[in-house]
Amino acid sequence: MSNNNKLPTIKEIAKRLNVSASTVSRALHDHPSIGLVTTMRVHKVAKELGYEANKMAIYFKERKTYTIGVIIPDLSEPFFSAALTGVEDAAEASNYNVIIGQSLDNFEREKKIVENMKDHRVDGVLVSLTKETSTYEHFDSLKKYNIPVVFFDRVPNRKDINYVACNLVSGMLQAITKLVGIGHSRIGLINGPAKLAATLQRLEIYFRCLKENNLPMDQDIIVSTTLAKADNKKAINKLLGLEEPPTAVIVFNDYVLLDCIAAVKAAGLVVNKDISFISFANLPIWEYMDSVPLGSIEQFANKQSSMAAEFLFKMINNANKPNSAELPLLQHIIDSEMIDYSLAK
Amino acid sequence: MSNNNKLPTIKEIAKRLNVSASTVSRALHDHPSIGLVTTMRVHKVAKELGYEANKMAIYFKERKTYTIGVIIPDLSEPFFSAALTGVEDAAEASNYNVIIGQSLDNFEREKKIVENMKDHRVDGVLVSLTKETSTYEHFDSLKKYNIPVVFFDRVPNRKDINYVACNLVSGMLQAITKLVGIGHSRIGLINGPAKLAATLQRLEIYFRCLKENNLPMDQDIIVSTTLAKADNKKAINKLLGLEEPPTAVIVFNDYVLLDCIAAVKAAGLVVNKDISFISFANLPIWEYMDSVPLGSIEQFANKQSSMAAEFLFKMINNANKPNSAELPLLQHIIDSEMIDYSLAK
DNA sequence: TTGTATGCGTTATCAG
DNA sequence: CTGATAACGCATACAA
Repeated sequence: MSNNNKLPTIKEIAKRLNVSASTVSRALHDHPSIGLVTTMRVHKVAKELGYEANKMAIYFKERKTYTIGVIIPDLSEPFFSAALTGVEDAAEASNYNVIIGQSLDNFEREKKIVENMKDHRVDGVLVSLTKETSTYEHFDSLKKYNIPVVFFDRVPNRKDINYVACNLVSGMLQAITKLVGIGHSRIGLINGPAKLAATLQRLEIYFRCLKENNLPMDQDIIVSTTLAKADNKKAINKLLGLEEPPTAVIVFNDYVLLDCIAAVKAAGLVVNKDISFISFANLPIWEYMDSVPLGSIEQFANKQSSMAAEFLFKMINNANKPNSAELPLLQHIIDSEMIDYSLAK
Repeated sequence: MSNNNKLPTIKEIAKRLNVSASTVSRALHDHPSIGLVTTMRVHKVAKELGYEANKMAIYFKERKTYTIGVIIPDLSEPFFSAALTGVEDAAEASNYNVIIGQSLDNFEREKKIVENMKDHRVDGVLVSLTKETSTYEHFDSLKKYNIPVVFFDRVPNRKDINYVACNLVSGMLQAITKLVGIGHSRIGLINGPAKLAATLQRLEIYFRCLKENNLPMDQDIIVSTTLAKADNKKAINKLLGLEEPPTAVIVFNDYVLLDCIAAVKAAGLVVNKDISFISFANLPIWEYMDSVPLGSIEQFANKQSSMAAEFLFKMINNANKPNSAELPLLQHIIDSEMIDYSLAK
């Protein structure tokens, strides 16, 4: 006698009252066409039986799941857990559920997750891409199932997509201008792996901001890392080992920077005295650290993801309308700012 | 012409081949009763049409969703994001999906999330409780829907539940013994809010370990905090302000400890010289910090949650068997260990 | 070897 | 006002 007591259904109620299932259904929805007495009797029995509509049946009929999927590289990165929270909030407001998939920066996993979400017929998908992702057929294939996709933060390098991303130009410009203002003229760059779209972006902005500040460009002080710990250290040490090292460095992101700081200390140097850093992301732990970067350029995890979620719901709702015109592409770029930690300390 | 092209169904295939839907269904499953030719023709057409079974229909029929829900307080805590990852891994292995709900340590939210997960007919629920949760009717109610529940880490103070938790005794004993070994005899405690089950647990273990090490107990060096930042500082400052402050302190968790360290520095004191700390959880950022605790007692987020997930799947599978005997309660307590950071530096 | 009928729980359409 | 029927997509017991 463990689990055989099935949940009450409309049919149950109908049987008890000797009315038809459709009557019960309508009564439960207080449909005006049903007589007051009948309606009340139905409600009464429903309550007695503890009846609750089986949403799965309704969803099945509606061909909807009221569930969206979120695909992100790695939840252990605060950026993405914040992003997920943003999505969850937006979803909750729209009465949607969120199913989650971590790609772990692995392209094959990403594909598998997409496949799985398609199987579960999610009503839409939010994605922040893998480092490895450079083809997008697996997302394109979702169109066949009328599953809309919105990308955020790590977005494909294509024009025909819906996305929300961050424009890091203003922040970077602000940062470099600040560095120049306090006397720096030799500003290096530790960039990411070439695969990542952000890497190219960083490089372009870097060049642009140097130019706007009339600084010379020197290939020697531009290095890159695969983002692996050892490689991060190698990158910073390469800069430190130069005949004329940079006095400030723009770093690909906060995680790389953590390793840089450790390497600087290991070399017997002092952060913000011998060398200063500005990076991207704004890790929540800086406030507890001794050697904080001079600044960090916000990527607004939460803002990006919740806006992406709103886009997605807009698309989902549009698709549900009977004579829906094709929605124009939803694209937004959030302006970033530099956060000045040096002032905070 | 946006979305009206419906997906191919079994009926479609049947129509094209002038056979019945059931034949198609069986052929697609390579049922032996279907003739080879028919089977092949079905497969061929299925491929042409790009047919894929609508899993939602199957799930509906099976009265299953192949989805489990995870309710955790806050994803921004590395502990819980690690826990979620553990669940996701376990779920993936069993071909399940994970829908997620953050209670934000708010009891009402927790109730709402449970309600929502029930509506979505998840096959099971994993929970780490809110700080505020002291009644469990909302979970008990899931029994009615045959939705099994397994708790982890923050578990109800009840015997009739399925859970996985951490036994912090051995770690704490190890920690205090170590402190005693390096000369500490006045070991304080910064405990959490009385609401949390863990608070009482910590206190008990603390007493027990002091006793085992023949240390006196002094109420003056036992303080507590609501876990709010300001309160954390107040707690440590109270200890520091004592006539005879403790030389070592066991702290409720790593987050509290971060604030303690900041306060110690602010007071012009030096961690591990003037005062030493041991706490609970093992935050991944310690390796980048200058003032690391002497040790931390592992709570094994990943291990707890993935084991809890396995329990859950066991229950789910058991419920699916036709003549399933009631499963005994699944309970496990993981032995914790002290992680020695001082050696790592 | 294949087809028919039925059911999962609900709602919409059409009749009465 | 209410009921019968069909449909969502699939699987299976039962017939043939």
